[in-house]
Amino acid sequence: MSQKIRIKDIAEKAGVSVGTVDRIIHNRPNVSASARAKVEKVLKEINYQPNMYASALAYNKSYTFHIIMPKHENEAYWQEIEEGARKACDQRRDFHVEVMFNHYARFDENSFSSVFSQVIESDPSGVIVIPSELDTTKKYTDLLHQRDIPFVLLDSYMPDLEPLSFYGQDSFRSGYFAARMLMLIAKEDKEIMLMRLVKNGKVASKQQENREVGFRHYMNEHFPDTKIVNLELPMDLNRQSYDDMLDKFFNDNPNTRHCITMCSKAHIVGDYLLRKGISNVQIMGYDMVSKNAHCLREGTISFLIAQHAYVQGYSCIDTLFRAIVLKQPVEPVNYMPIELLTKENVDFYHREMI
Amino acid sequence: MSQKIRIKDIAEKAGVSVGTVDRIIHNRPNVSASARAKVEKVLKEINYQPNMYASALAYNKSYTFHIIMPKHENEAYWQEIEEGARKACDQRRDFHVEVMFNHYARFDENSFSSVFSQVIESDPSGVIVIPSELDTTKKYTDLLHQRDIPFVLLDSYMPDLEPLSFYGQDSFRSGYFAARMLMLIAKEDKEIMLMRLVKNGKVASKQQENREVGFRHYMNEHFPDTKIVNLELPMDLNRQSYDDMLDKFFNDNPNTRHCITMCSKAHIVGDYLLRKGISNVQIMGYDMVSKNAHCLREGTISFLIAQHAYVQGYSCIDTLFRAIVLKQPVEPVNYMPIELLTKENVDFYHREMI
DNA sequence: TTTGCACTTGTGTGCGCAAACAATGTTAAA
DNA sequence: TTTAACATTGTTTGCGCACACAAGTGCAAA
Repeated sequence: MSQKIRIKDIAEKAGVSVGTVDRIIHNRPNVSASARAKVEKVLKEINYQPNMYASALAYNKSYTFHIIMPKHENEAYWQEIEEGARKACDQRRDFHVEVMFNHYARFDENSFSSVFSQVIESDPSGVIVIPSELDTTKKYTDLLHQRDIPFVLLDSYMPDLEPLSFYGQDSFRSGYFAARMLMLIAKEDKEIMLMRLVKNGKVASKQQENREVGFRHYMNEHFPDTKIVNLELPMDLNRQSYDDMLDKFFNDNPNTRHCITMCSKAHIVGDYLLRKGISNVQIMGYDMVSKNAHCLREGTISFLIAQHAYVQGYSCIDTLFRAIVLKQPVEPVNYMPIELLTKENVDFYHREMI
Repeated sequence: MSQKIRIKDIAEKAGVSVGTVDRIIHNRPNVSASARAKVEKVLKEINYQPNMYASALAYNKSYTFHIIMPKHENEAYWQEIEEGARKACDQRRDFHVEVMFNHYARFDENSFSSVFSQVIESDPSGVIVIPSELDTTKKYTDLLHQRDIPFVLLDSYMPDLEPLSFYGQDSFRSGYFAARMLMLIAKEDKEIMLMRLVKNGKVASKQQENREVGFRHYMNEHFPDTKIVNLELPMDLNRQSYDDMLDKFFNDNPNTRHCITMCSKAHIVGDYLLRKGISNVQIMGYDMVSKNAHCLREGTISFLIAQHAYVQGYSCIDTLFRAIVLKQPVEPVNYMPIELLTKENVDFYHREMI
């Protein structure tokens, strides 16, 4: 392969000093045309790949990446994103990269704005944004463009913002796929229960809304006669309240055999079914969190779709790193795999992948 | 976090020179008890993490990893393993690691032995082995143990060899999972066709045999009355011969609606079905190769199970690297995810993962 | 007391690179 | 012709580490 070629080797081949080679490689001024020609000839012949570790050592620069994301407590999805990001930073420790987390209140544009302003104020090397509303977000990402600060979008894709890169799942397609899988086991059913976890009557994220659109799209295409019965559960109730609401639902809808939810809380229903010993009803949901895995193994959750939140967090940092520190080109759009988990394969799911 | 602490900092804190600190960190001799105590006290207080890039630079050592694997031509599985391994090496280029591929003839113990001997002869830094028969393989891995050369097992797990690490899919469970998924769409069927690709009457790999065991296990458990009809196709025939054999099969078994194969050549059947315009028969198989993906999208392949060969090749090298170069502890057993691909989610499958 | 030896400790060099610095040569103004 | 200003080039330093080497210490034998 390409044996370790050093700047010194290039300098010797071209008959100039290492300083001149360095100037040309880094597009620095004060190089004569003749010297440039000699060096560029050599560079064309050989495939020079700088030793990035020596380079990082000599640069002796620090990089700070900021993540702007919603406030959360104990929500696996956001936690995993943070863990993945932290892990990526840790692996690049010797390049002096660090990550700072900045949390805004969901559905609060003011909070989003003030957090984003502060981040820009601190002059970050790069930013990762879980966007709020398009307009508000664009106001600040435009500022980032002005200051030549690269940013990566996470979770929701908004091409108008022209991010360096995007990571997330295609929610529509993921909902569509969920419907396909659910109907493999529910094709005889006349009705499906769709469980929504709501706060002030609203579903918690755009992602979940889009999954539902994909889900309904598949259902209209392939099972137009299957009735979709909604069950809305308010967030953060205690178990007894959920039990009462579920008792009422299954009392009112005794023919329901299959349920689905676009959120990560399928285990609310799964756990209810387990405790009540109801074995002819199952629910399908999202996210490989331990409570869901338990119900999956016990049989009250039929399928889960994994989101790979950890990998998303990791990849966002890694992308900023490759683009900013290593100055490598990066992939602009990255949809995560849509992965089906069942009792039979869940033991082999790794959140880290590599 | 842990700010960049250097050996120099430790030396100052302990009131000794960097040489002494270096000796203690690397367990070198000639250190007085008093000096050791002073330095170890400081080391206990702070969390020293050496800069591995500076370290690699100073070591200025080279590492050669060898992969011992079966000869192959155009077989996606093996090619992807090689590509993954090459990629991992490429990413570690500046640590001076390189990988060499060594191919033996399948089912030829002599070939395996001579290739393995040559590899040991060359005094490698680490070895990756796709094993042959247990006894033959053990003879050589024991030699590796004797010489303190770490090795990683790939593809088949043989705990007796006591490898540094193992990567591969749990074939039994993967066949079991395949059966579960297949029977979601074939539960009404009275018979399932099982296609085997054979050479001299034998299936090409242990992996495929084990998948079949898992498959049959599930079938016995859940669908004992479903008949499994074998179809054996010899390897490397031309399309016309396959067509003739398939014509005959479907003529003799007109009720076959679903097929499965444990090999990566489901597309032989899928392509046949496409060309003949047979739309009420589908096959399930292994490996996301382009021909399979085509049939999956066109509808003659119902499901595929991905093997992540690329990731396996990548991970093996990465494990050797982390263990040997970075001297980090590594995970001893690594089963790959068992991932289901359908028309609806195949677009989001990435062979690289990260 | 001196010499030799083993043990212990400190200093210097190089890994490949970036960037400051010093030393040229080149041109134009005085 | 001299000088200053500038453009171009080469040399040196330091990043953090591993390791070769030099220097120092103590101790026992001569």
